[in-house]
Formats: sequence, structure tokens, C-alpha cells
Amino acid sequence: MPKELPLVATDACCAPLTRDPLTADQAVELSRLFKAMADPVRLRLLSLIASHAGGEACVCDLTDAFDLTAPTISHHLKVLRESGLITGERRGTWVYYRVHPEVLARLSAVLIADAGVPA
Amino acid sequence: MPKELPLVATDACCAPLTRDPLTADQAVELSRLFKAMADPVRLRLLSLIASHAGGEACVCDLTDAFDLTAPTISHHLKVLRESGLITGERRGTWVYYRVHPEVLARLSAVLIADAGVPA
DNA sequence: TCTCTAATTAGATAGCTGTCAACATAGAGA
DNA sequence: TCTCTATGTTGACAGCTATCTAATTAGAGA
Repeated sequence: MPKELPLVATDACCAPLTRDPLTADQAVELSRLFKAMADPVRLRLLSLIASHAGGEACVCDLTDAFDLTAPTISHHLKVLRESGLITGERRGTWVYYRVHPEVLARLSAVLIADAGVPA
Repeated sequence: MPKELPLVATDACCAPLTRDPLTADQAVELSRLFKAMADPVRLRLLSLIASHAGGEACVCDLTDAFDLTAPTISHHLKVLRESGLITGERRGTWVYYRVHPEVLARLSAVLIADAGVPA
């Protein structure tokens, strides 16, 4: 099992995009995550995994949903893995993937409209 | 002023990614928005515009923040415009951009963790 | 009208990316 | 060990994209 990179940086964390201008580094960091989601196949994979019973899905569950070869699915899963959005774990013959909800939550927080700073 | 496309589709709206698998169409629709944000320059442009005083920024305000030529900035603004994330308006010599907060809010809602369906 | 500046468009190019076929690896079980 | 199946990796290729220079359009003002 290839290892995923620990890209869940804490630096560019949760301040809304709309409050203060992003630094160049924060923008690079965030763009890596958005790049990982900037493909319809990867979005569907993410959604299939996240919404699957038990919060995880075997690759075999995923492949059938697409008109793509197994290597292509594998490639997309690798992109999602390396971005830190999902993790894969081998159990016997099959590999199971699950999402990292914190990463999705962080992105959601970044996009949310700023309510303004109280006081 | 080139017109922006009305890509703010209402179809793939606000159900969290994590609740039900996205349809292929929804995924294509969403991926267009994520693609527009999958670049550090565009993320910073978005952030600069959104956080600028008055909620809008002149192109002249934006160009200085980057080591890029004006045509390159213009290209990125066009991508953001065509994705529906921002709009531009010419007033006299200058062109002012502002973000569409609903689109950001929609993306934020899609990424948020599903709290589950009550009842 | 002429000229200056702001912004965009056009065309070119290097680098990235999604896809496939072919091959490799990892367990399970005979 | 041998074989079968599930995944992943490699290498290749077409299409997309970020960037630049050069040319163009739009408005302001002399």
C-alpha cells in the first residue's frame, strides 16, 4: 500500500477566504486540495466513499460506477490519497477507503461567508 | 466587457457530498467550480476581491499583488468569471470585480459533513 | 482627433493531466 | 508452490492550461 502524504497542513486553516487575503503559501496549500477535487470522477469517488455504508468503500464497490479501467480509478484514488482527502487500508484481498472528514470540514469553513469579527 | 456564463446551476445544489453519491452530471457541474479554484493565483484573486473594502476590487488593485503580467491576471479573472464565481463591471477607466457569495456558500454547503436526516 | 492608460484578446509554447494497455504485486486458497 | 483475483505502477499519448509577448479595444482628457 503506497503511503499517503500528510498534507493536512494546519497553517492555512480555517479563516474564511473572504475575510483576509490569502498568503501565497496558504493559496498554494489550499489549491492542492481543490485540484484534487477538480475532476468529476474524483468528486464522485469521494462522494461514493463518504456516503457508503460504514463510511468506507472497497475499490471493487467503486469501479462499477464508472466506464473507466481499473488503473484509471486507481490513479484517481491515488490523487485523493496524496491530497490527504482519503486513506486506504488493505484488509485481506480488498482495499478499503474512507474520507478524512476534517479536511472536508476545513475546506467548507474556508469557503463559508465571513460573519464578521465580533467587537 | 465579455459576458460571464450563468453557470450557477441550481441542479447539483446543496446536499452534502457525504450524504448521497453525486450523479455524473452533478459531479461535472461541481468540478467546474473546483477547477476554477484549483489554482493559487485564482484563490488569491478571489480572496483579495472578497476581502477588499466595499466588497469589490479594481483590476489595478489586484495586479500589484502578483509577479505576473497583466494578461495573465486577466486570464485568471476570466476563468473565475466564466465559472460564475465573480462578476466584473466597467466604471469609467477601471473594471471592478466582486464575488458571488451564494456560489461560495453553495460549495461550502456541499462540503460540510452531513448531520444526518432528522426523523 | 490624438494620445495616454487600463484591460482584454490572440497566438505560441512548455508543462501538466486523464486515460489506456501492459506489467507488477499482494493475499487467498488449492 | 501454483494459480486466481484485486489493486497498484509504468510508460505513452492526446488534450488541457498557465504563462508570455504582441496586438487590440475602451474610456479620459488635451
